[in-house]
Amino acid sequence: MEQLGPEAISDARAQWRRRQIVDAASRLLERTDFHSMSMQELAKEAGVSVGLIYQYVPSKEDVLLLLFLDILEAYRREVPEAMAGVEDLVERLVAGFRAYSTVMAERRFLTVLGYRESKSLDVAGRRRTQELEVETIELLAATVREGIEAGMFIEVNAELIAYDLVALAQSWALKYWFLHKRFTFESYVTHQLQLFLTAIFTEQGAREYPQYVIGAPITEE
Amino acid sequence: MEQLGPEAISDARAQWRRRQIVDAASRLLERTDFHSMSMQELAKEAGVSVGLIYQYVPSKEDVLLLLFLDILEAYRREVPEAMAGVEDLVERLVAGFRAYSTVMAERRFLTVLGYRESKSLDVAGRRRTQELEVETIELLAATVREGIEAGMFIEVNAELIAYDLVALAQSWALKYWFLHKRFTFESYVTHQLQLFLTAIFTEQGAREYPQYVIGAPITEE
DNA sequence: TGCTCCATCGAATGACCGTTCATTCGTCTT
DNA sequence: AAGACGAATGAACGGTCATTCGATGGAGCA
Repeated sequence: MEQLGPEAISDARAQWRRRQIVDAASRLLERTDFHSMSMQELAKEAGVSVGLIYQYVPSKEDVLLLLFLDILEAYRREVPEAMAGVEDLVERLVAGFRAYSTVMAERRFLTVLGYRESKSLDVAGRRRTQELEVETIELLAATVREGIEAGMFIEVNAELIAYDLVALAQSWALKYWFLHKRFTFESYVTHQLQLFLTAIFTEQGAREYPQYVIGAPITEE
Repeated sequence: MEQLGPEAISDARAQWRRRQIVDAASRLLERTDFHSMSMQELAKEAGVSVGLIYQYVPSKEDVLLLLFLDILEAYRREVPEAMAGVEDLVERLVAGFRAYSTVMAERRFLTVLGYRESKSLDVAGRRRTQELEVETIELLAATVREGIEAGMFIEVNAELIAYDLVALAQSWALKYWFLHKRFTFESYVTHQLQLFLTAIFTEQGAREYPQYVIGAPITEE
């Protein structure tokens, strides 16, 4: 067994404790909002004492910050990874949108939280969120531009298309109460893809990717 | 001069007072969030006493509810009005989307507020605001359905189109920081219209409304 | 003028909550 | 076994704030 120094042990404990706290907060914030969540309540949910939380997190606001950093990391990791391997540019756009939507849906509550509580973030934190979001939009936009050059897509504002896709992915979380009664997550994603691709396909594009044109069957897993 | 009964006078006063309160709240909530806004502060902004507020609004939460209902009422009033006179169904859909977008843009901060503070509403309040939103979506969806029957639009999920239009209109407010650097409000609205109509036009539709097909010039007022 | 009514006022109340810190607990060392 | 020390506890503090309610004032009426 590897022997670890005492500071490594205490680092590991700190990390574990912070995860305990953040997980409890994330559970609580599905039910209530940040202001209504008391530290007493949070301590109870995490199964620790109030004092312990302050041992590892300097303030209530920092609990929120930890949560935000958690989500941002997931997008930064998983979306580029999903697009990386795909040669075909249309399929790469599709993969990017699906990955983004999936990461978002897995953290539906946290996505809503981002909108709800962003006022509580400081300027640096908000700037960072926005930069990361633009990064992802540009990733999709670049692929749309490639598609235009390859003659698959018509001359269109690539940034607007990419923006719309990201906005509508997030809206699955924001308007879940409306959408989940009418669509499964899978069918929502596929419908949106068909809608946007139908709008921007050239004749060649539509001919080569008939499965992404409105009217093509939508199969559920 | 018309003579009014005492209950009409007191009704009119109540309405005026509530408007005073709601307007003050709307001003304050551009700067702070709902929880940080104290009733003391609200009273001061409205130029009345704390006690008076409770004379006309049962609780702090109801101030928020009044605000939400105010916006949703504006949609309910102005969108059908804008659509009412228009015979041509494509132009009617365009008018509806433009009206919705305009009402939203005029109350950009309140739209964001709706997302930020919806958790501060109780279940009944949230249900009510959701019903009003669905109403507006259905109005647009009905026109899309007409368009399908008239052979102008392809067989498409009308509710999804209507939903997307509303969601993207609202996203002008939510992601103003991103959009306003790239589009004017007018060009944003027109781009979205062209995008969606291009996606759903039949050949006949595209032939009859070339100004709404992607690539048509977008003129600013 | 004197009386009544009621809109308005705002100090007082009581509850809640973020944060602190004196105390206890558990483990390791000697 | 005894001491030492970091980890964990939770009662208490100080401040804020939604809500209440008795006081105030002025308009209408007799």
